[in-house]
Amino acid sequence: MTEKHADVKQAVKVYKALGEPTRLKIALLLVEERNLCCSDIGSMLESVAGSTLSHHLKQLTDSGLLELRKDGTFIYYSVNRELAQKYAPYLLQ
Amino acid sequence: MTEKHADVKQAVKVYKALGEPTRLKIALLLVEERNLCCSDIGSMLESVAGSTLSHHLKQLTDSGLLELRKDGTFIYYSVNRELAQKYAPYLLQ
DNA sequence: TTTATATTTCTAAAAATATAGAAATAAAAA
DNA sequence: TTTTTATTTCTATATTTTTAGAAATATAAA
Repeated sequence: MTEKHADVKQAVKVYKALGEPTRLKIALLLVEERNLCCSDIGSMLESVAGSTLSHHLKQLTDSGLLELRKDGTFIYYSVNRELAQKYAPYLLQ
Repeated sequence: MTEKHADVKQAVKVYKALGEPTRLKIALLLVEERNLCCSDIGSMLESVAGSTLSHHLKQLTDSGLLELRKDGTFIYYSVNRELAQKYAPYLLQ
């Protein structure tokens, strides 16, 4: 563990966020299609309650991996590509 | 999610394995110093029971991220660099 | 202003994970 | 052969995470 890894805490957050099937799928969806809103994402997954989806999106956002843009009642999510490139460029392939 | 990501299940396993502080530290240690055995790793972390360490190493190994080589009673671990490169090249930096 | 839509927060339950002591296994050293 | 060392497996507990219904919030549309 070197000074190159001063950001181990963020790395743990990012990997924890990606280490769950629904959240990894969400991240992959958002790499393919930028600016999906919560309900768009919900309709692209099978049977996830809105409140559950909200928690997953929060965890991904808190890790820094997702960014959001509010527009009215809608919240559009997209992947922070710089962060993805740093920790999990696999997402971007 | 495209055919480029046919290996989503393995990705989840790898990211889940890395999404916990002790295991991420172990992975980083093993990138720096190849071929450490279980007890070497234990002495480089603060207060982890042998049985706990064993579980962490198993999870990392089951994900494919670590490889092992047995030598007598010792088991030497090292990072599968090809897999690390694919999913989390951050480890190798 | 009422209604509809999008999302979050609250609450609680179920499931999964992390942790470690004790016992078991297995190989080496005495 | 006995003892020591390295590691795993068993078992149990504590903690965290996942899940979702219900209520709350916030904005837009009627």
